[in-house]
Amino acid sequence: MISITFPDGAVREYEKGSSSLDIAKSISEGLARKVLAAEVDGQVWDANRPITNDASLKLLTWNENGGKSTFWHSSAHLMAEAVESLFPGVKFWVGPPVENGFYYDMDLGDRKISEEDLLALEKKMKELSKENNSYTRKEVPKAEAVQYFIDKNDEYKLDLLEGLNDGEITFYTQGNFTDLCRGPHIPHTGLIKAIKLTNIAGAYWKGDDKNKMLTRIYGITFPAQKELDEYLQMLEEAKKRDHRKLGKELSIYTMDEDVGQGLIMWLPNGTVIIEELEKLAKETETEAGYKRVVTPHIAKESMYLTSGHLPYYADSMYPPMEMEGEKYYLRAMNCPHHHKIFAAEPKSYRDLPYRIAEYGTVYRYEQSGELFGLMRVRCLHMNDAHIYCTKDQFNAEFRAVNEMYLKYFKIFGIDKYVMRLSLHTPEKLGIKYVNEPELWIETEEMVRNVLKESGIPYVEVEDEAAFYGPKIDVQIWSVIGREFTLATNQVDFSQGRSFKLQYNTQDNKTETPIIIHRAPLGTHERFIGFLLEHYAGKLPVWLSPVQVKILPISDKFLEYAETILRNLKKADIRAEVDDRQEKIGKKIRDTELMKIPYMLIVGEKEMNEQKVSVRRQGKGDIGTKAVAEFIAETVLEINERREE
RNA sequence: GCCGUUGUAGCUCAGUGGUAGAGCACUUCCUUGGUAAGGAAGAGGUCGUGAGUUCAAUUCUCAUCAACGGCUCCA
Repeated sequence: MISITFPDGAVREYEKGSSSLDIAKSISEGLARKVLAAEVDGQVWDANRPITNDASLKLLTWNENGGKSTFWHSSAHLMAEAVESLFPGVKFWVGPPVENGFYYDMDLGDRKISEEDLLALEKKMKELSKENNSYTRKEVPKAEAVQYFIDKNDEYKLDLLEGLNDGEITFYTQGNFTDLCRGPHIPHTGLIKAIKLTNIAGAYWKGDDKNKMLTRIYGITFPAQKELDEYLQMLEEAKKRDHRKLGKELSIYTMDEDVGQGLIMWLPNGTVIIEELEKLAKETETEAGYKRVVTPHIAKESMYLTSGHLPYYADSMYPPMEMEGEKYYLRAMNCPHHHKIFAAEPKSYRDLPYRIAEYGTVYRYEQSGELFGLMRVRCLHMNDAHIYCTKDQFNAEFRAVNEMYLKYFKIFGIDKYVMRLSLHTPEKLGIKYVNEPELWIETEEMVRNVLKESGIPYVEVEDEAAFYGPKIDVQIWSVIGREFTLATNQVDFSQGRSFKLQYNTQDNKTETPIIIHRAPLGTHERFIGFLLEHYAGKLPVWLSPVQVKILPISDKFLEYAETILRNLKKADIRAEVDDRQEKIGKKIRDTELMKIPYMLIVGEKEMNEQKVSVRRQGKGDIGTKAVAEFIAETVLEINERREE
C-alpha cells in the first residue's frame, strides 16, 4: 500500500501502482471523467501512470493550468496524427501548448497546406477523437529511439534526441501515432471534443532565421463545444477593441501607400489626443525639474560612431543620405543629440542632476513583416528625457522616475503590467553589450536595489539589456494578446564616456555623469494604440477629441444650441453642434457610436428654462442641468483628468 | 526579411472570361421630429499597380505594392 497526501492535507491509503485516475475514481466517477493529469510530488504526470511510492497528489482538471496545457499538448499530438494520416511522410519538429491552444511545427516537404486542408484535418481529428485512444507512455533506451527515427529518416527527432540522455527518453503513442515526447498527456483522445485549427504559419526551425522554415499549424481545443463557442465569441469581442479598427472608426489616424509603410498620419481627432498627452507630460516633467529642449531629426554619421549606436543598430536605421561628402542619418534615438546639449556648456556638480526632455521624433527601419497598426511603426514620437547625475544622486533619480511611471499608470487606470528588469549576458560582452563587466554588475545591482526599495513588482530577464546598460521595460498586452513594451527606463554608464561628458566635482576634479534614459509614456503611437484598446475607444473626457455634442431636437433650436456652443468653447471644452436635419434618435445613435462622452439635448423645454438635458455615452439620460452647472462640472472633470 | 492569406465605391462586403452590385456614409428634396437608424431621389469604382495569355481580363498566369495571420527582430 502507498499513502497519498491530498492538497487539503488529507492522507489516504491506496494499492501500490494505483494511477491518479484510479484514485479519482475512488472519490467520484464524475471527477474521474474530468481529470486530465495530476501533479505527483509537484511534477505533472499522466493521470494513468501508476504511482509506486508514497506521494502528494493534486488532480488537474481543465481549470488548473497544468490540466489545460496537458490537454492542449495532447491535442497537438492528435493533430499530428491527423496530419500524418492525410499527409504521409511528414516530419515533425515540436508541438507544445501555448497560451491559447497549441501548435505543431512540421516539414511537409514540397507539399503546401491550405485553409481547406485545415477543415479536412479538423474532421480527421474529430474522427480520431471518437476512437477514444489512450495515450500510452513507454520508456525507451536511447539506442532504440535513435534507430526508430533513423528508420523513419526523421532528422528532426534525431536532432532532439541528441540533447537527451539514456534513461530520460519516452515515447507516447495514441492510435497509429507515436512521438518522442516528455509528456505528460491526458488519459485518452475522447476528452478532446471541440476542435478548431486556427491558422497556418511559417516558423524557422529552432527559431533561427538562418534555418529552414517549417510549417506551423495553430489550433485550439476544448472539452466541450460550448467552451469553444465562447472562446470564438471572445475573439470577436477583442476584434472590436482592436486599435486599428477603432482608429479608423473614430478618425484617429491614417496611413497611405504613397507615404510609406509604418508611417502614421494623425488626423485632427488623433492630434487632439497627442496634444493632451504632451500637455500632461510637460506639466509632470516641469514639476519634476526637467527642462525642455528641441533637436533636429538627423545627424552625421560621426555622431552615431561616437555614441556607439552604428555598430549595433545600423540595420534598423534608414540608410544614410549623402550631402557634400558627408553621410547623414535619420535618427533612431534622441540620446546622442541630448548628450550634445549636455556637452554644449561646461557643467559643474551644481548643475546636476541635469534633466532634459523632448517629445523626440525618431525613425526606425523596422522589418516590413513586423509593422503592426500603431504598435509597431517606422516613425515614432517618444516621451523622451535624459537625466545626467552623479553616482550618489542615481538612487533618488531612478526612484523618482519610477514614481512618475506609477503616477501615470494611476491616471490611466493601468493595473495590468509587468516591470521587466533586463540584464546583460556575460558571454555577449563586446558583441551585444559594451565590454565593461564590473560596471554591468554594479549598475544592475543599483537598479535592482531601487526596485526592491520601492516595492515595485518586477521580473528579471537575461540578455535583454540595451548595449549601454541595464533597463526596466514595462510590458503590456494588446487585446489581440500581443506583448509590447509600453515604456522603458534605462541606465547608461557607457555613452557618457564615449561622448566625453564631464562635470566638475566639488574638489575640482572631472567626473563622467551616469545617464538615465526614460520614456514613461513610451511613444505617442504605441501609447495611443494602447489607450484605444484599454478604453475600448471610450476615452476619458479629458482625452476625447470631441468632448460634448449638442443635439437640437429640431433646427428651431439651432440658435440656442449655438449659444451653448459658444459658452462651452469659452470654457475650453471641445464641443460641436449636430445641425443635420435628422431626428433626435438618429443624432443620439451617431454620437453614441462616435463615443463622444457627453450629449446635450436641447429643445423647447430646455430653451425656455435655459437648461440642457445631459446624456452620458454608454449610460443614457442623466437628467437636466443649468448650462453653467454642466460647464463647471465638466471643466472639473477635465482638469482632474478623471477616468469617469 | 521569411512562410501563408487577402486586395471590388469613403466603410463593410456580394459578384462575373463579354468593361460591375448591396447596405451604411455622402449630396439634394420632403419631413421639424423628445433620448440608439423618418422618407424619396441622386452622385460615386479604368475591380491595388504593371506585364502576359486571350477576339475579349476585374475574373486566368507572373511580377510588384500594401494589408492581415505567424516566424525572426524590436535601441
